Amino acid sequence: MSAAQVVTRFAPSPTGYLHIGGGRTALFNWLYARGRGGKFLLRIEDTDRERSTPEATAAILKGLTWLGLDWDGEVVSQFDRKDRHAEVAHQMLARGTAYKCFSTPEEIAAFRAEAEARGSYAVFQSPWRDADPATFPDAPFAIRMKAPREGETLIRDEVQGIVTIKNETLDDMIVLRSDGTPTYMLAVVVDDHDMGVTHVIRGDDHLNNAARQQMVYDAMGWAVPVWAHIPLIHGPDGKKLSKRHGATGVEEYQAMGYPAAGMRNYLTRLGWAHGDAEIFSTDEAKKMFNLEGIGRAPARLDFKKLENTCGHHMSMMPDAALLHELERFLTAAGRPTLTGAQRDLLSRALYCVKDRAKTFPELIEKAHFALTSRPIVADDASAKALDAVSRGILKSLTPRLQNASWTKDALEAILTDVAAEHGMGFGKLAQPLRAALAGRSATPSVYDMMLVIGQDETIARLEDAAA
RNA sequence: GGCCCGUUCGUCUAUCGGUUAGGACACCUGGUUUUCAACCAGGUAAGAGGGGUUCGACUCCCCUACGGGCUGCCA
Repeated sequence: MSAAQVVTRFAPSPTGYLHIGGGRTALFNWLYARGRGGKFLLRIEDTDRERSTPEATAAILKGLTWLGLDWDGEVVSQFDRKDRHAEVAHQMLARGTAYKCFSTPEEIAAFRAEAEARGSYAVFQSPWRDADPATFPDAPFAIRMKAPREGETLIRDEVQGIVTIKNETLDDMIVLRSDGTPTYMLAVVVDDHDMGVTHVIRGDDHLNNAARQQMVYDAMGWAVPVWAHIPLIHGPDGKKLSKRHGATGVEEYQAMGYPAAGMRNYLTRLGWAHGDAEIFSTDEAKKMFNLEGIGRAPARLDFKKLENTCGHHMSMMPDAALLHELERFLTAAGRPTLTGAQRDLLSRALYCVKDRAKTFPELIEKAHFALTSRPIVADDASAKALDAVSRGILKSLTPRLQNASWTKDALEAILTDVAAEHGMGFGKLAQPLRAALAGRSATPSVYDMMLVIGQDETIARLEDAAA
């Protein structure tokens, strides 16, 4: 690995499904690395044993996989590295950049309660910071970082610019708990360093943390990575995205039937721009994506635009890939899978339905004529078109179809002819045909439907409807 | 409370001191049409408020308002 190689990572906590915001963070990291021949690593921050679950880890991996974000190497478990974290904490102790703190959680809580009662909000300053080791009690201790108390720490952030934080506002954070386990602030730095992470792209809720983490890098003499703190995603009302906004997990978007490519495109454009580029492939996104294009303000989720973007990708997708993803959608959504016959017919029908759909449920609805089988049950809207007059016309149509050559031109000639004979426009004839062939009022072109299902099936369906 | 970040059409955004402030989604009007989707033409719509700096500010600085984040022996 060359020193110049870009290494990014996504480091979620396994406490639930993959949040849509986390999905976008992962996407940004992935695009940045993949567009530069770099590596994209995955680390599960499972040091909080109370809240971490294997199910959540599995859900996150599943969400990333659906989004098409592949990672390099093995997934790193932060918890598995706890010995290494403790080792670094003790190195800091040896270097004098950290110290043993014997203050108990109760004492600290009391200090905070008292400060709050006074209306002040001073940070906790451990009395053990400069204590004489001879006075150390025989008791459990936490290891605290000896953070500078004066001056300021500068974060050079690719998105936020230069952020200055006064050191006096930061306390001596604990790096190793009194039970010997590492805290997040220590673990994240040690892991990022050991994994060779060069660019930390994450939510801006970590912006303040970056200052404290940078102190750890400095304390260990390690190179500080490039920081890029991106704004969070908000709900349509501008408030922090929460359950009451509806879908917050990427798995929910899969179940709603959005194609992953469209999801990637939409998420890439959410909070990032490159001139007027709107619709682009993932390969194009990899080439274009950069840190300069990331906005500083939180972006709101807009389902209308998501759908529009997905519609473009739906029609751009090759049939084979579309069919494959459709089947995965059916499984994810808990819908019945396709029979062999349905799959054959659907793959023949895709060319005339994929331009008309934005999501998989829409695609399925538009392709209903190919997925259903006789007898065709007309829904309420289309049934209205099957009145006595229409049925008579359909009846008179079938003999002429018996002898037709089954091409679009020939069918068009016959149908326009029949419409003319009855003194009606073709549109008037198309509605009962839709009802007979698909049982729906919104369908692909009647010619396309006839070509897809074939001559025998077409005639059979018309005879059923005319009966 | 303190500290940090943010604020351009309804939404996503372009603009990196000089533009009739551009594009996309959505919406409205007209056209096309075989329903839906799409497509074509056009339209409505924005620099939070107030001070500066400057010949000139959306752009730089300050204040206010609003939104968000951090302020844990959570991550």
